[in-house]
Amino acid sequence: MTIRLYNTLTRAKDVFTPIDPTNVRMYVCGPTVYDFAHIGNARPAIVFDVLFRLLRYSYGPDHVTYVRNITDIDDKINARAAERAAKDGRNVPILQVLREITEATYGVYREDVTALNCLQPTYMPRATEHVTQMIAMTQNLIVAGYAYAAEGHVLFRVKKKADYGKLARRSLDDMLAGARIDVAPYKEDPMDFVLWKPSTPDQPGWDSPWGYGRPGWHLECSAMIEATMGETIDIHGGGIDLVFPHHENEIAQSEGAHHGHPLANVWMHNGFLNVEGEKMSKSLGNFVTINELLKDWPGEVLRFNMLRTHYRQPMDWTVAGMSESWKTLEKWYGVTEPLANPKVGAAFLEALSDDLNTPAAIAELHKAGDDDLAGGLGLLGFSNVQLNLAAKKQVDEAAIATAIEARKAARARKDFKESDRIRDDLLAQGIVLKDGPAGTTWEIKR
RNA sequence: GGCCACGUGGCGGAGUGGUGACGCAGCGGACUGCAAAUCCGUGAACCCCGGUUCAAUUCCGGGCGUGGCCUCCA
Repeated sequence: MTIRLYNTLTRAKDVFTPIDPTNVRMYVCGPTVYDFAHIGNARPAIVFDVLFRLLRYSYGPDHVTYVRNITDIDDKINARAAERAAKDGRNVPILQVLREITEATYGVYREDVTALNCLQPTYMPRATEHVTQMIAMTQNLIVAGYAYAAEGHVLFRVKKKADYGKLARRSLDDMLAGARIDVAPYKEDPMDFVLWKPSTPDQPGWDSPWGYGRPGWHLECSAMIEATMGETIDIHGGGIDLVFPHHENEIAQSEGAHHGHPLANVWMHNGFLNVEGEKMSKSLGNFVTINELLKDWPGEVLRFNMLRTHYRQPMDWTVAGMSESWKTLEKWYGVTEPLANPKVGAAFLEALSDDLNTPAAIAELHKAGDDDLAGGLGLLGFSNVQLNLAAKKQVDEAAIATAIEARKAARARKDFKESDRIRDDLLAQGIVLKDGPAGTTWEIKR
């Protein structure tokens, strides 16, 4: 099956041809671990997990390397670390405080994505563990003339990179025209960006040839890709907001350090997500964390809801949509359980291979027979586990079974008043009865 | 201000130069003691104005609207 992927670099859907089919390499920008992940963060996690699964299906599970990094060097994290250090009054190194914070936040993130049925990436490198590589790359860039040191900073010399702006399709002139930034005096050019910057003694930092400091944000991805997968990889993914400057700068750094060899052949970007028609923001009070959501909704419902919209399309997250998703999954799980002879249907696979067209793939599942349905759900990362299994554990199953038996007896003697009373009684407890040809089953009311 | 997306039936959401996906809701029917669940059937759309074309929702231009980036951001 030919896989076609939309490439931000070419602005076209291109046929995907891996550099090495026995080792397909993909990197996705992961979370900055300063706070709980929100619903928007779930989108790339889920979308690229589906791509990971498709690639594993196509090239073999052992022939795909998926790297999703952990950004644990960041000014917001630094601020929290400083806050906590001051509050605790403990005399511990600031890097240790930072690690405690990011470890806790990342732990929650891992639980979140596991609940969303995302496979674990092959590697999950942390920025703090690759500072040596970042320093080495910076030195290479200086030697090659792509970077210069000034006042404790190291800056990337944007003018030296003739094709700078090729991903975002912007010229330096365009960017300068719209620039609203204060230009630091030590910059040769206003668009030059930071590779290394100084830290004060109380801030997280590392010793370097340019003094005690820390790397700029973009550098970590370049260094960690090099460390885990080499100079050129097949696919680099992330949110569309990362196109500029983050990914543009990654390209500049990596190509500068690697004699112009491309960083990634295909650049993929997922669209943004709104909540109930509004931009998600803390001030609007509609900031939804994954963790919070998982208290009310099974992770698979969240996952399915996300895949009902094509990944490049802007999407609106709504409670109504979640309910619809739950309903569909419940129906499907009813027919695919037990999962008998799953197989992946041709039409389904074709839709999925067409730039991850999950809405079209899901439409095929609506038309498919049970085996194709089960196989398609499996490939999309649905486990065919009863959705309200967890909820069921919290109710008295024996009592419900007894009530169902009593109702059955009442119905047998045509005492419908009594049988309806039992049904209403259970409903009041949140239990919905379903009479089928094979008898009565029940589920938790939504 | 510069760059870039998007605008499809009541709702969600694919796609296509001509035969109008798919799901939810609605409506009709089957099933049921009655419901629910399930099954069968069914109506309904392509932001506005021009242009190209035998033919445009689909291509081109303009407008309006929404959103993103240009500064931390999935």
